[in-house]
Amino acid sequence: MAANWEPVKRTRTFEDVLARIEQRIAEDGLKPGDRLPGERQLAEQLRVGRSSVREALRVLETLGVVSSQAGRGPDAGAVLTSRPDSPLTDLLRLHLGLTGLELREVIETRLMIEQFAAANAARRGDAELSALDDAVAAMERARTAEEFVAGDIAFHCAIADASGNRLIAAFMRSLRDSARRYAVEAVERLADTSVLRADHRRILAAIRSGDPEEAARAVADHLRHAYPALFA
Amino acid sequence: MAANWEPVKRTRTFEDVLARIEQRIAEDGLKPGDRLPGERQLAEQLRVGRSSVREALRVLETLGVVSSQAGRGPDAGAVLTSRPDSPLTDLLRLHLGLTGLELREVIETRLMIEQFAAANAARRGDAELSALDDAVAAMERARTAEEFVAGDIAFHCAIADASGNRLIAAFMRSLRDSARRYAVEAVERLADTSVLRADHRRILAAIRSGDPEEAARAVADHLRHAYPALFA
DNA sequence: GACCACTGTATGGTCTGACCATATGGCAGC
DNA sequence: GCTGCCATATGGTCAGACCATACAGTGGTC
Repeated sequence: MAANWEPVKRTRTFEDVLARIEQRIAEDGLKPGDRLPGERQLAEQLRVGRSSVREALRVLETLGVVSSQAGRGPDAGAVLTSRPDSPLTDLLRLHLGLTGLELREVIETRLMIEQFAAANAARRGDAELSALDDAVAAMERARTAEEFVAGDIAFHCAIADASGNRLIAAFMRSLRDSARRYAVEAVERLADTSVLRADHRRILAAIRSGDPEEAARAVADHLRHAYPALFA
Repeated sequence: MAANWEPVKRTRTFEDVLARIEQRIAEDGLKPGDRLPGERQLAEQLRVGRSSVREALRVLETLGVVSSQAGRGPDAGAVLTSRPDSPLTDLLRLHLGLTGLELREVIETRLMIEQFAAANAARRGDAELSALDDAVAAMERARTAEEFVAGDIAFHCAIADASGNRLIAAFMRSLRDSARRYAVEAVERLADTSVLRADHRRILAAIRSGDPEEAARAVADHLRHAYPALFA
């Protein structure tokens, strides 16, 4: 009876194209900014229709690998993207919007990541901290909750960068970007932001003095101050 | 001169289609398993070409929102997907493959997540731990590195589930799935896996007895044993 | 020689219509 | 009632056409 013969590999051609393009990127060692061949040329080389190429490129664009631009010249065509973390942001936004994630889960995640990042930044010592100073200054200048949150995100992302772990930094950036709205609401709920600003200075001081435990504690207190309702 | 007339909203029609479909999903309260109209019907309703609809669906598929199936009957067409975390896996795989992420960064991230998850699982107490027992049993039965890693992933993902944070659990699952290859290599490098198995029992015991600190320590030791080269 | 306007062209974006592959639903024949 | 075939709906693919855009080259003007 030949019980389970074979899953009968149902592979759509645009998936093949996708694989070939990925392979080509890897083999040729293409870097961000480099261009892929045009859609028509790719279609001809791979012996497929242009629509299949386009669908593959659309997937790569969704994944943040390439970015398409019409017209002529060096910036036209499918160009390798430098920042592959905006798709992560889209994905998290979808998670937040469609799967009924609770605020508690998001903040818990932030707490986890930021404690790790701050502690590691403090431990490394050799990190570049000028971005942190800039962000603190931006928050001092902020006149709206939006502006304050923008500075806040820059501050915490700079810490993540300083942690020396790019994966965690990427996740951090995407998480903050996709949950920006909640942060703005939280800031608007607070009477004033002086506590938060003091927290930032404390975190920065702990990182500067190379004290991981104090940095982690300061981050935890900071989130407690920003979301008091969650820590009843 | 009409200085800055208008940014001339450069919006590609498939992006409009995308927005309309998302809107429709939200408005109609469509749930996983529900079907979208067919491509031709959507194209007619939105007054666009079928290719634009297809590109929008491709994006939604990449984002894990829908899944397309040919043929006739209730399962055909674009069906809302239930588990939107395989795209996260794709994304992380790309990050791992294309951005030159170091193993150190991946393992550091695992350490961060798993310590958090294990500690929280221990703290909650009310968690469902039978999945952990199953995974431990599967690892005892494992005869190849592949099988062992499969059980290992199940074990650690079950801990993440038991932590009560779905965002962290989703991230954990995607991270492990996308980095499965590295785990298999690591297990193959080890002479035997008895140390790892003992670690698992220790972690499980710590969670059962509700000891967060011990659980976190056990996880840290476990990763040290699995990747000794990274903790020189 | 320097500058500027026009035009040619390469490129992505879209539409149309056709055809293929597949899986279901239903009908005809047994 | 069962079996087997066929109509049909659906996604998958292709080819060709046309549009919008933006650069590159050309030639004219000063």
